[in-house]
Amino acid sequence: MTGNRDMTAETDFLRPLVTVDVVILTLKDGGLQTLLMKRAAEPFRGDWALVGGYIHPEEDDDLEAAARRILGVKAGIAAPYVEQLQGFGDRRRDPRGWTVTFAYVALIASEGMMLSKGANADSVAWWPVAGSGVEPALAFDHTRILAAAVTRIRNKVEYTSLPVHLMPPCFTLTDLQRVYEQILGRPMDKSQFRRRIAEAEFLEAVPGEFRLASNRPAQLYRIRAGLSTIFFDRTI
Amino acid sequence: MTGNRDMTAETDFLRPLVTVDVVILTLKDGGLQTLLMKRAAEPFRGDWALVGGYIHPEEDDDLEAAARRILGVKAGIAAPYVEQLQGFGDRRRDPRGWTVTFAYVALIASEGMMLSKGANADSVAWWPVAGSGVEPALAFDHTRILAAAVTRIRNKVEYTSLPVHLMPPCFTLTDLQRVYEQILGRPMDKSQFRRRIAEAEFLEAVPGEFRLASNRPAQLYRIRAGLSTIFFDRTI
DNA sequence: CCAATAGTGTCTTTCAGACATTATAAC
DNA sequence: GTTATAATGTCTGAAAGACACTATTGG
Repeated sequence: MTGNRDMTAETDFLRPLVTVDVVILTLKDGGLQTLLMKRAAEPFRGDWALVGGYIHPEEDDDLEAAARRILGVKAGIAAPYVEQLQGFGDRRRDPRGWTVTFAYVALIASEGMMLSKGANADSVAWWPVAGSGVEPALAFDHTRILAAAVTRIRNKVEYTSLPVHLMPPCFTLTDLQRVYEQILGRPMDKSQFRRRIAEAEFLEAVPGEFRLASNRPAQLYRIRAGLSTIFFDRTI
Repeated sequence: MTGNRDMTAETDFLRPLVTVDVVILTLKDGGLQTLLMKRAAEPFRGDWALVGGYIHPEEDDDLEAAARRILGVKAGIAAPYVEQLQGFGDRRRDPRGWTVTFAYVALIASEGMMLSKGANADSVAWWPVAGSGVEPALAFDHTRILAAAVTRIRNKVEYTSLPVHLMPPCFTLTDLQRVYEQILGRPMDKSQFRRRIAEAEFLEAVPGEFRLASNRPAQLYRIRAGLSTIFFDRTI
């Protein structure tokens, strides 16, 4: 943004191509899954890629708005939780030359997610995340971006309340513990887990709401209004 | 990066302007200071701004390379530690319209830093950071970027070895503790501090090197070769 | 009654925090 | 010897981890 030269003079032909790519994550079938699209155009036609697009200066107020619009238009998803991951830019990620992208991560609850109906329905699919990637090779440098996203989320789950964004509106404490365990890949102590959640005070019991089964009924909880992600003092 | 439309068709006039801005931080006179440049061109001519510039696709291999080149050319600094902070982009940060920037943070040791000699020497200055900003109003949204950088670094100091990048090549453990204390703004227990540093195993004693004074000599330490920033198990 | 899961209590070990003590230089 | 800071040791209270126990439903 600084510099002595005139802006337009230097940038008319050096301006790199700018995109926004979104790593969409959910918890399905006991593990993390990510939403990918099959590319219809060159380059990398036919390859799987992150959901992405261009900034629309007339419509988008800022980068996050662009990410949310792309999420809605291309994947039919309105994600409550979107966070910027990292910028990527070099001369090799796109065969056409120097490009940059702003990578975002979106977390959505596995229930109530709608894939875009219509034209490109068969070119959109959920892929299970194994390790920090998916089975198919991805277009551009999307393998690297996906890996960075999965690593970031796994790390953050250790010390934040981030998994609540993967939950339906109401859930039991045991449900939440299962989600933590699935992402972290290790069992957790029930008593300790509940102590932490209670201390953090980011959930509230839904009065009179219980999940019934052939055992003691479980209290349902929801996120306290107006709260964003909580950072625990230490680890969960 | 995805999308069905042809790339050039959509982007010829929508391509936003891309810059790289670097928040340069050091520890001077007992506190954080940041390097700012006085703008010579419109917009915001005469205002203080972060050190920044455009990507040079022919020279720069990737975004970080661009940040390092800008650091060298505009501020005469070769910073060993550079990390990407965050991308910023909206239609209001630049009066000329939608622009994006990749913000980086560079940490440098207070000793051995050289300001660029010559033409723009009087337009470059160190400013003390008070709270999470500096005294003058900055160009563009640089006040916000600087605040984000300071917050990020302060937080990371709590649980990483990041302050070693603010140290000269050799230093005593007491020196390092002073740096932590200055950034965090609170005193720390010597015994505990040394336990943490020893556990993390990212420093090594320089054999036979001591700082002499009218007291017991202090062992000098350096960063162990090949190590990047260490994350402590908990807090420092 | 039993089976199954929800939810809480208790004990032990570990470790952070506070503080004390010893070490080694200059003078 | 004194002074000043380096470096290490010790004690205590709080919290993490492991585990046991009680609660409440359906069948």
